[in-house]
Amino acid sequence: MDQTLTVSVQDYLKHIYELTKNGENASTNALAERLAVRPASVTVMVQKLATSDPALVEYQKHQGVTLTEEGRKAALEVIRHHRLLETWLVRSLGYSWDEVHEDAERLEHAISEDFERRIAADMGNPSRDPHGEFIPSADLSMPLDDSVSLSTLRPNQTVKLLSVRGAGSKLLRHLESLGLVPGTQMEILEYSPFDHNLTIKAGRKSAILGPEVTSKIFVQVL
Amino acid sequence: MDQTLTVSVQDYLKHIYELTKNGENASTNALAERLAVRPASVTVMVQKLATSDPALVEYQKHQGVTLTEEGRKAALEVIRHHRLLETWLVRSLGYSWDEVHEDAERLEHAISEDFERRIAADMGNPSRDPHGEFIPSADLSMPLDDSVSLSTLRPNQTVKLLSVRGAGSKLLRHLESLGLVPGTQMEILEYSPFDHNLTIKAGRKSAILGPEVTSKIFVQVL
DNA sequence: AATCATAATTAGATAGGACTAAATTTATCT
DNA sequence: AGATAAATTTAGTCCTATCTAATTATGATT
Repeated sequence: MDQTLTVSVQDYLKHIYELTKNGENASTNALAERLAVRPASVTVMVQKLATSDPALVEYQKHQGVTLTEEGRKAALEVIRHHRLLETWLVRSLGYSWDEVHEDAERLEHAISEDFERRIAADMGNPSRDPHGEFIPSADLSMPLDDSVSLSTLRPNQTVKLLSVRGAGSKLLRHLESLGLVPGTQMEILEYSPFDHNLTIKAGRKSAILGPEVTSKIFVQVL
Repeated sequence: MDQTLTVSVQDYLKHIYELTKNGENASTNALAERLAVRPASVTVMVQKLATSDPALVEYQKHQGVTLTEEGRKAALEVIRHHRLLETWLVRSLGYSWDEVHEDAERLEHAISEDFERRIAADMGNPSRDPHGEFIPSADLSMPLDDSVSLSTLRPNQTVKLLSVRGAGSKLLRHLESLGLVPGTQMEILEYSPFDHNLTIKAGRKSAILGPEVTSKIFVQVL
């Protein structure tokens, strides 16, 4: 709740949140890569976050970090800002889903709680962002996510695309051109065990997607 | 044009611009006060700005600073951001003119050129912000300002309010309650040479305004 | 258990931007 | 002109967040 968190700290917390969603600890190296920073810098920062008052992370040497409750709240606040902003850039300023990330990345640290409330209210408190990810609610609770990665599924299933996670602009544009956006229903037609390609059909378009792609698409099995 | 200018540098340039509009040099103390920073810090920063490549200010010890052409461009870019944001917070998010300053102050450093273009286009490239100040154009030219301070005028003149400059939230709300917003026409009825109060009438409301107030109101004589 | 690669940590340096305290200029006033 | 006040600058310190280089753990392998 401390609005005195620096931009760097906010970024660390956000990425620790993402890396620990699955229940694992966030490793120094993984964090360093996401933050585009050297591992040594991560170690130092993480030590600070662990010994600050209140502590924002729990840290055991060589064991990586997890968020404390305080840290989790702060992380969700940043993520809420980010996803509300992405949604709002698309809805109000005509950005496409592949254009929003960088701008949201900088704005998330600059908006006030008032601004947050206003855009959220203006959009009717949306629950998902343009990529289909859940937006933490105003009280910082996060719905549980029961989507599964398309890469884990096999033929003869009908699924609904819920979200696309970790895709760059180019891939996002490509997916959009195939009609693969959140909400789209699709069928899995074929699976190739050699290269893990999946053939899918959405509407009248079909496509063969490699594991680099299917691992980033999250769906609900119908 | 260097998008590598830090937030601090952008703030320095913005305030130097404001302080040197009239042709004078910006003094160390005046800058320190505006930036809420100690004079010693200003001296050091100003030395850096003067010796950077390209130089952003011209600086002579004990003589204050002025902007170089590079510095002026950078300052106008920041001011354009600020004023576009204020305008857009009012028009699109329902802020009132007394609520926009702080949010715009932080956002001005966080928006992309793309974002700038989009909100500007969305609003039809406005030329004035909610306080009536000119918004520098996309090519960073600034219209010349021929408004005069209300405090310099005397009775029996009809004027149009163009802008309110340097007023805090409380004063802005007060002025709005008197109908004294940009565009309003008013008559000067009386002048008190002792306390420099002016009695003015706008529509059916009239008010007696002290020099603290009239000095912040800029008008065009009709 | 000894070895080796990988991951992580420590130590020390750097850069930006602020501060305080002390020294110096400039301006002002008899 | 001399004295003092005000403004400015210098010198040195601190804090945040990064880096490189060197060191130490951990874990996998033989």
